[in-house]
Amino acid sequence: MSDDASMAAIAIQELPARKRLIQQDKNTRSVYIIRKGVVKCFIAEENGKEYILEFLGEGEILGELEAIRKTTGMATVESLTPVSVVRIDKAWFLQLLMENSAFNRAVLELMAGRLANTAIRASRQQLYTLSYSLAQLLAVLDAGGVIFTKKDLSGYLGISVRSLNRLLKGSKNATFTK
Amino acid sequence: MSDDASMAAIAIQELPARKRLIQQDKNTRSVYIIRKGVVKCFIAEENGKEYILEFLGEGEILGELEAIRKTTGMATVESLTPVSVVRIDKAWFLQLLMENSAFNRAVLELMAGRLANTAIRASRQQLYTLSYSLAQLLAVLDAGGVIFTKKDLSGYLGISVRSLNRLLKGSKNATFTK
DNA sequence: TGATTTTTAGGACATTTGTCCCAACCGGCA
DNA sequence: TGCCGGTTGGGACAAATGTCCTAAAAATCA
Repeated sequence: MSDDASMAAIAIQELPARKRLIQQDKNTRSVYIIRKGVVKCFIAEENGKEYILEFLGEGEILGELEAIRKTTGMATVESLTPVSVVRIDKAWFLQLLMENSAFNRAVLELMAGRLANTAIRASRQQLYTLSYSLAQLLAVLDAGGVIFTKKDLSGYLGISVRSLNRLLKGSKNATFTK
Repeated sequence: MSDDASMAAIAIQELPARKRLIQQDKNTRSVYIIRKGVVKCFIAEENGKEYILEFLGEGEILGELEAIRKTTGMATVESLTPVSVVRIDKAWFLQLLMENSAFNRAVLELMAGRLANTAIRASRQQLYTLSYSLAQLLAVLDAGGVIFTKKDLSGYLGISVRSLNRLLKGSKNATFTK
C-alpha cells in the first residue's frame, strides 16, 4: 500500500490472502467495505497473545471506528482469503457520513449490529460451555466454505489449541448443566 | 413505569436503586441518557447465569441499540444507585437522529466508543489473568466511590463468586506469564 | 428487638483448561 | 530425495475455576 497522495477518494482494491488492511495502534487512512472474501480482526495484547474479535465477510465495514473516533487502529485486520474491498478515503467517509443520511443510517445500523454481536459473544463465551460456541462457530465457517487453522479457531474461542482439540474430540462435553 | 400515552416525548426521571429501565427481550419504549447515578447492564442466558456487560454512568446512553435496530432489549439495565435520567421517546430519538446532525454525531461517537470498549474488554478477559482485570476494575470502582456486591463484581469478570474470593485472597496469583 | 433474607467466606472435591512435550503429517524447497 | 517449518493430535501433570455446601456477618423488615 502506497502513501501516494494520488490515491482516489474511493476505489476498488484486490488483496491477496494474509495482507493487513489495518494495523493495531497505527494510523488508518481509509475505511473499507468488503465486497468479497473473509478477513480476521484481532487484538494483540502486550503479553504476545492474540484475541480474534471477529471474522468479517461480504458487506461488512472496516475502519469506521477509527475514522469516527479519530484514533489509531484498535485491532489488526488481515485477509484470510483473497479479498476485494471498496476503499474509501477516511476524510471522505466522514463527509459522506455527515451529508448522506442513507449512508449515515446504514453505518449506524452496522455499528449497532456489531455492538450487539460483540456483547452477546462476550456473554456467551462466559456463560456457555465452549462446546456450544464451538458448534455455532463451526456451522458458520462451514457455511462460508472457508478453511481456518486450528490456531485461528482456538484464538477466536479464546482457548488454547490443546483445549480445542479436546473439545473436538467431544469426549465428555455434556457434563455441564448446559 | 406507566403505559400512559400522555408521557412526554422527553422528560427527566428519577429512579430509586434496583429499578429496571430496560428488560431483556422486551420491547423498549424509550432511550435514556444518564444524568446521575450508575446502572448495570447485563445479559441473562437461558441457563440462569448472568453476564454483566458493563456499568454505565453519567453521560451514557441506554436503549439506542434497540431503537436503531428495532429489536427488543438485548440486555437488562438496572439501577445500582438512585439515578436521574433523561427519558426520550423512542420515535423521537430516531427523529432527532435523522434531523439533528450534532446529535447524530454524538450518538455515533458514543456507540463507537462503546464498541471499542466492549471489544477491548472481551479481549482482555481472555488474554489476561483475572488478577489483572480485577485490579483494574477495583481501581475504577474505587475512583467512582460506588459499592458493588461481590456478585456484581464476579458477574462482570465472568467468574463465579467463589473464584472472586480466591482472587481477592491473592494467595497465589503471580503464577502466569502475566 | 427478633426473624428473615442477603451477602460474604471459605472447605472439599470434580472439571476444565493450560502448559510442556513429543510424535506424526504435510507442503515447500534445495 | 531428504531436510525443514508449520500444523495437528494427544499424553501427563499442574493450575485455575466451578459446584456444592455450611456458617457467620450484615442488612432488611415486621
